[in-house]
Amino acid sequence: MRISDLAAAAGVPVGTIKFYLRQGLLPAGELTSPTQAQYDESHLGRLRLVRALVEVAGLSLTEVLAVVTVLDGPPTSWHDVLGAAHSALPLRGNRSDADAEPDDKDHAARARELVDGWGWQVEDRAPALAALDSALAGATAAGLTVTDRVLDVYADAAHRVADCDVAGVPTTSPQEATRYVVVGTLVLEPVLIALRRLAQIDASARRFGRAPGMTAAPVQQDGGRST
Amino acid sequence: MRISDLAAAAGVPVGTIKFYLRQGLLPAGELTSPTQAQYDESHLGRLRLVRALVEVAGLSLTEVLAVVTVLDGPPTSWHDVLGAAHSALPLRGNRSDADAEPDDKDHAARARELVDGWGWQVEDRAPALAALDSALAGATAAGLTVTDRVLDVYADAAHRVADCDVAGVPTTSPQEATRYVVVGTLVLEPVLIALRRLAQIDASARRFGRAPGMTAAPVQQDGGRST
DNA sequence: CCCTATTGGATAGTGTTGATGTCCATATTG
DNA sequence: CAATATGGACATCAACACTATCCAATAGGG
Repeated sequence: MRISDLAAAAGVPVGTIKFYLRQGLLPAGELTSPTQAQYDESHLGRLRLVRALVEVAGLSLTEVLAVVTVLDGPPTSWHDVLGAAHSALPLRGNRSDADAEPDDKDHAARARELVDGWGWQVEDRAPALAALDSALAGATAAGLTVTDRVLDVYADAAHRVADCDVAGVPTTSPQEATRYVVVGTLVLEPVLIALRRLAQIDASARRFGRAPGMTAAPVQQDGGRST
Repeated sequence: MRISDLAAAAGVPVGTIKFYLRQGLLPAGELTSPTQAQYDESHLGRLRLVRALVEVAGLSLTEVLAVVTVLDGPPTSWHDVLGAAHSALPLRGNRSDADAEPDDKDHAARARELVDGWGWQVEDRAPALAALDSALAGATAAGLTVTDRVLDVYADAAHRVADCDVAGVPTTSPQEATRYVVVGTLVLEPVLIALRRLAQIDASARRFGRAPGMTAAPVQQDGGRST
């Protein structure tokens, strides 16, 4: 399989593949001559994975690189498949500096308290804890009041999903398990988000007696600039 | 309140505020003289909302503009608050052209079938339906098999969340309801995602007997380029 | 009342990201 | 043997989200 075949099979321009090779997102093909390389199914799979992470999960190429680095990395022991997997997972809205404002105090502990309240076993260093904190802080800043009751519902739903996720982890090898967790966690996020929106429509229809019509014309999204 | 006060209050540079004003993300202040304008709490709230949508929900400024345009738009009638709200909501991984490959056939109908299978009342034109389709297609492309049983679990969880969302919609006015739905839908997405990750850690700990250690060093995310 | 700092407004420039375009010598292949 | 494709290097591009600079006018403290 030459580069053009690979490009055709994945529906990606050749130039983009060259670019990915340069960035280390795609392993080099096997050189059969100074100007000829062979690619196989593994390259195609990797390419499709990269595209899915970018297009579906919305990762930046830097984040994709981190993900594939872990997937290609040394075999992980069984006991920290999830730790290794989660170390590769980027999280949206995760400000490392977090503004450092003094009134962050009451938020800083909220995630920890909530998680403890649900009896979840989570380490302090888990990046998702910080992400939850900043997401809650952001929600408050946006003018939304998020009650503990609402969060209880969200947590319950999240745990049902997570149980399902964990139950589906393959037991064949740690590498395969890591790959499953990484890919499954990332690409099923948009699925969950889309389902929530659809369920909102249904819930609204049930509550207000009809499906909402898209009466309003979709908003123009042209950026509003003159250039 | 002058522009510098607004900037200080929101923790945003003055230049950025001027930029947002130009982009129409922030309404102009009341001019008290050719070179003086007054801003009030509503401007501060709007500014915080814009920042939260960008930083927490990860929207582009174009998407934020669409959102605030709907929020500022003409009052919506009660019966399609959700339609109006959802028309403003961007959705990740929503390719409008969708590659148009011939083997999309089996995916094209999957979302519809699933939703019908759950008995949800959802219009064909709902953007989230297309988003679900492309998310599922992307998951398949990434090499993940998503069974209907898994989706049933996700759908159940999503519906619990959505019921909670819809139950919390304020009944004071359609505008307020729209704002609640838009903001709540967007800024609680990262919360739900973070909770899923935390719940995965807990579920994994319960299944494998311990919390996963972050034994592996965090992956370098430097882009891997020379320059 | 005067002088400096700030303001609104306009325009131009910057850094990052994610590709594309072009060029070249070599290699394959019909 | 000649048209085409390839790998590799380098330059260029477009979108995005700011950031900087400039300006005349004005606010407002001494």
